[in-house]
Amino acid sequence: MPNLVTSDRYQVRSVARALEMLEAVGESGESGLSLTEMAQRLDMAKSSTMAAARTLASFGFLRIEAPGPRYHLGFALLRYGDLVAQMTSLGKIALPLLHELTEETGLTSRLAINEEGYPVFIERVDGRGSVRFHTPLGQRESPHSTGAGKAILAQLGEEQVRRIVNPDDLVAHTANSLTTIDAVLSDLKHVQLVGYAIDNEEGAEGIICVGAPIFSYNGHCAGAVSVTGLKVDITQRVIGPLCTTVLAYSEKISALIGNVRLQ
Amino acid sequence: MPNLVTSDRYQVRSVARALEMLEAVGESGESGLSLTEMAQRLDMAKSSTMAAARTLASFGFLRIEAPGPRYHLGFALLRYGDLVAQMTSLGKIALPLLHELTEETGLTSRLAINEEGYPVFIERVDGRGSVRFHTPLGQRESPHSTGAGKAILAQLGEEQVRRIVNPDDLVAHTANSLTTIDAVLSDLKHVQLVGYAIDNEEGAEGIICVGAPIFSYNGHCAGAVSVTGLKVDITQRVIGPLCTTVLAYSEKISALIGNVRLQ
DNA sequence: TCTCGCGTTCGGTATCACAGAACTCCGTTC
DNA sequence: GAACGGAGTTCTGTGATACCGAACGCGAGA
Repeated sequence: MPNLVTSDRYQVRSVARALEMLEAVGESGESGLSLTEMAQRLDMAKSSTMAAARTLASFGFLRIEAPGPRYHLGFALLRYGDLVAQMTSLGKIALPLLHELTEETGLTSRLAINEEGYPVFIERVDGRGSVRFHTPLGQRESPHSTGAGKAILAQLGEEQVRRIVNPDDLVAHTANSLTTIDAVLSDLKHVQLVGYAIDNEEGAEGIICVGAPIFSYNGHCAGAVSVTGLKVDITQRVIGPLCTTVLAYSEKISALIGNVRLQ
Repeated sequence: MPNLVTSDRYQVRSVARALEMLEAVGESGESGLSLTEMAQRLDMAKSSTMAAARTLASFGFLRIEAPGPRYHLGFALLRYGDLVAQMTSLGKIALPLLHELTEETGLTSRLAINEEGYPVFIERVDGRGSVRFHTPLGQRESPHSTGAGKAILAQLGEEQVRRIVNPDDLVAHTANSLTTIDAVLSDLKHVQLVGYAIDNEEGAEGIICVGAPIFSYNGHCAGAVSVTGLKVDITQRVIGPLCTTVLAYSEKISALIGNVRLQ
């Protein structure tokens, strides 16, 4: 677990264990976990595990499903997730435009915020295609192999990019993956020139993604909007207009959140 | 905080405090809370508060926003909420139909699951109207003053209804509110007859809601679907067809999740 | 019927969560 | 510019308590 801001010292052990428990249950997926399974994964005594689980359950963070009780993620998480989405004003403002963008392109569109240079997707509108992209919300995604990530990175200086892009992550997922920091930097130069970023099967085979940055009232890059689709659907003939469309929407969203630099 | 399933004994105090902290931060809304504000609300020492907050933050459940650090709900909650939504197969299956329903009616449509007789909304598609209904997801709503709640209640026996509907909650929010258990029961009889439930300004002035139950493969009531709109938009002329539409969609969803009782 | 594995309860103990005091670092005021 | 107040942070002692292990009850298979 990466510590985003804070140090390890002066933390509450039992709280951390409870949160690890949520992680474990989340990873278990649909099937959920039994008490003993949880205790084994967390390397705790069953009795301690139950105390923590009951606490989480009484707040709705876990849901206990009889019989032979199995633990699932609780609906309180749904409520809090909804709260976060509502509170993030960028998401609130941009969502109608995401729907429009998907309507217009037929592709899955997503909105990412800029969290210290990393893209964190906070809204998603699924496209018409039968393929559903597994794109979890709320977690940091790869900065250099997603359209949104590259759109955000392109707004930063070279030394910041070097700090954010972890050399260990520059591995070849596909034939097109960027595997050196120099390749990333030169790609970002291109993004700066045209205003949008293309992930041409760099993150996953057969998947293309176009992203463009969103600027807030103070000129800072607040995030990015992107569309994702299959290579077979996004032919060379449509990629040009698609980029123009995404860029237009990113500018619309920027304008909505008060950016006046445009025009 | 109601204890859903578990008893108070054998819980972990520090975990409960941490979760209360999340509640407090959630209630604080956009502005977030400072460390001292949290400490005051939770009646804890600042140092203890900070330890808990740091633990939550290191797992992404809180987000620390400099300067003069203010604490907000973290994006991990978004991720978990998304996970819950994905895992709840009813929501996954019904969402496209909710979109259709909103498309067809122009109203906000919602999907509730049946949690021990209470409606818990897990999906929402906002209508075209300029009014946005504040309808949080993931928490138990009133069973007797919402369309979805009444649709679910109507599938239960009288003694179960008496157990679920708290007499203390039978207060008059509006002139149309049902204020006695007998009024509720007789209303439910009507719901059983026609198959759908109407909340005619019972929960809030000027707001009408039509709900219909969803049945799973085993014939149990899995939840309900409902549409919500302003009284001025839902005239007497359209309410009839609207009810038919909602009922039709509830049957479609029932069919999709494997209910074979229909036709 | 016996047994195994599960969830649950309970009591003792070492841990660690907590409070409080001390400290630093602002911004404000006199 | 010094003094002040209020903020966040660090540190330490200690008593509450989170944890473990053992025992219990129960249902499902064998």
